[in-house]
Amino acid sequence: VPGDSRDRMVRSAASLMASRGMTATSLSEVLADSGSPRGSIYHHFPDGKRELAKDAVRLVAQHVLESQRACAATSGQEVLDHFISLWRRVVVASNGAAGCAIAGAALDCPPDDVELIALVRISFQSWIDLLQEQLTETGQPPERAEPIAWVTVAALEGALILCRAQHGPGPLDKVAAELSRLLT
Amino acid sequence: VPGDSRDRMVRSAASLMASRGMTATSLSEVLADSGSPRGSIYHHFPDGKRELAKDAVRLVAQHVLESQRACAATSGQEVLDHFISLWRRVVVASNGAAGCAIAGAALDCPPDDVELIALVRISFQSWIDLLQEQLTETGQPPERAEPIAWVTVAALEGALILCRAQHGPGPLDKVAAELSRLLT
Amino acid sequence: VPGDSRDRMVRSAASLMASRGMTATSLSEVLADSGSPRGSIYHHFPDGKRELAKDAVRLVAQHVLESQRACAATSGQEVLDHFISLWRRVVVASNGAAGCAIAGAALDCPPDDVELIALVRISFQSWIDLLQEQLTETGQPPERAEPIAWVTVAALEGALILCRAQHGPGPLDKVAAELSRLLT
Amino acid sequence: VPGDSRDRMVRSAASLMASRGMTATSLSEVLADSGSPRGSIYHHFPDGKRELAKDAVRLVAQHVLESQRACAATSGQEVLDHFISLWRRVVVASNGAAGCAIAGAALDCPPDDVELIALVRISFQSWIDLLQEQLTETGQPPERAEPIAWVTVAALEGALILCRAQHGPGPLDKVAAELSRLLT
DNA sequence: ACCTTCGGGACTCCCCGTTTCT
DNA sequence: AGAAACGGGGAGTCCCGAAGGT
Repeated sequence: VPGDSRDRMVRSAASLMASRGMTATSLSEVLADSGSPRGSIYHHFPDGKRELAKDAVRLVAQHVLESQRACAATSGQEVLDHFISLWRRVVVASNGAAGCAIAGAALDCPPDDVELIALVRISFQSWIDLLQEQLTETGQPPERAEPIAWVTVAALEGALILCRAQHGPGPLDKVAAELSRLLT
Repeated sequence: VPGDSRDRMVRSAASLMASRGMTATSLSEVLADSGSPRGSIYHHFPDGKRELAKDAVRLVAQHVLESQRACAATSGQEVLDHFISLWRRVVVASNGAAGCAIAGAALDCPPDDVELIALVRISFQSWIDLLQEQLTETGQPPERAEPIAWVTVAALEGALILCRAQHGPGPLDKVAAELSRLLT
Repeated sequence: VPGDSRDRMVRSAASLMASRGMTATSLSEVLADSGSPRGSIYHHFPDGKRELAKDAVRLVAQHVLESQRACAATSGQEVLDHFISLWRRVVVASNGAAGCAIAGAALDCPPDDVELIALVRISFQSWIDLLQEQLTETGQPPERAEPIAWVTVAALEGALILCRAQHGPGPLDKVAAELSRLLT
Repeated sequence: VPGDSRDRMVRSAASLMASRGMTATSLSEVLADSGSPRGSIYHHFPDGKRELAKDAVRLVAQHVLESQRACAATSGQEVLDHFISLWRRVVVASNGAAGCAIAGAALDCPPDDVELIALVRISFQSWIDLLQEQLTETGQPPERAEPIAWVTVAALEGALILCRAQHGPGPLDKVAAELSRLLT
């Protein structure tokens, strides 16, 4: 299938970046993991690792957005539950090792790579916007929906880091329980 | 002063790790930043980069702990405020570029480095324990203090990541406001 | 026009080889300079870069040969003048940057590429033969024509190198003046 | 012996550049030829290949200069003979394969590397200056010494190229014979 | 005995010349 | 004819032992 090889590389990159961060993810690992030949990277990603990383960020952002958008929640609680459980599965499946590739990109992106950091920003923002919208639609007061969405994303990302240290989803569950208290 | 050069290296490492993550922080940068000669690293840190990174984590953990311990808060609000403002200064001073070196270590620490990840765990735990204690002392119900402490640390770490993307302390402020609502 | 694209590639290759040598001239540059699509290389030059380089050498050798043959010189002086001025134009137009593509091929041709080095040899030889012939026809003693032809080509090629370093045609002019003294 | 390894690398680089040109000389070859480990290059030549190439040029320039300076010539003929025979040995020993490393550098030095091209210029100039001086001292008219020196260096460099194509010193000998005719 | 220059490989990313299949 | 894919090196540099200088 044409174009499949490129997708496999992006998926591998996203997966590895979620576990090791961006810098620690070498192209060799991506190549090995995706079973791609060495020269393909320059072919598919003329700008090299940067381009691959950006595509990985885009992939994750899009994936989460679609997953969350597909949830037919009828209450604020369900909105948050769906968002958290999406990540919980990742954490459980990897014993906490896997986190968020976007955080990985944000953390060790060189300060001068403005494009990447901008992409990280709009990715997070897109999640926040969606959560805010869904919270409003399910009955949260409009002025409450936005801050709740922000703290949800923040607490989630932080919890993923704590889960790495704990080798398990404990912190995520604790956070989820508290977030619920913010709902009206 | 003997030992001074070693300290400078640890401080440089902590600072750089907060901005770039652990893997992206090369020993050369640490050396350049701290003005140390190349060979000194093996002398002061026989175990190499690993040992340096661990010491940097310890330094940050200790520094935050002491700062927070020094706060004579009389309410849960003040406890949280003190903790957040401690980080807010870092964010503001660096336009969001600097975050938490421990998160940097957690994010791209190799999965097999159990010592480092353990150190990260107990560092976070020490903060949580202190916050829980301070929250209890300032009037929070005992069963509420622990989850609030957890979500505080999680939301803080997540907010630091969002602040990197936003080049400013906005996310941290939004998070702080919401955390207050969890207090009784 | 069929064959036009192929010619453009050979011309680009010759031009680039004159400025950078053979190894430093990448196919990508040739492609970019000639505006050819990437895949065309192997269609037009089944043997790849080697074949392209050889054609570039042939092109230059032929071009010089024809130019020099077209000169209706009536004295040895005019023969040499015509030959030198042919190169002088190239040097002046490029501020010394452009030299001789054949020298570029000779210099960094791999020792095992016997075909290329043979081509270089017969190319130089063809110039020497022509000069010798023209010198004889314009009155030089037969036994003098051959060595003068040799030293003329040698001094020219050397002067082109010196011109690169000087960013101008100065060395070429100095050499031209001395060569005249060899004539009877 | 300290510093010996660095010298060996420069010597290897000079030798390889004389045979293949600069671009075609890979650091790996230099490393293999000199028996040095890969990491040494960064240690001895912080600026990488450029610095190594420049040192190689300097080495050759210096070596020729000293050799020529050591000749106690009593006639212009002897001056030229000494200079030519210096190169003739190199050509014969390598069957024409080895030429002049400085020409190799000049030929495929990137147009933007001003330092290297400047070094090439002053290297050639230093030879020319010395030849001019020796020619004057051995009785050539002062106004003749300079142009003869120029054409000598040019013809030598060109002859080295022709020798590569001929796999032998023939062209060099032809050139040497003609150069003698320029002497008074 | 401190420490620091030097030497040693193992990667990193990049990009090149090539081939294959459409 | 041309787009996609393929490996192999290219330079760079990173982190680390070991032998020398003070």
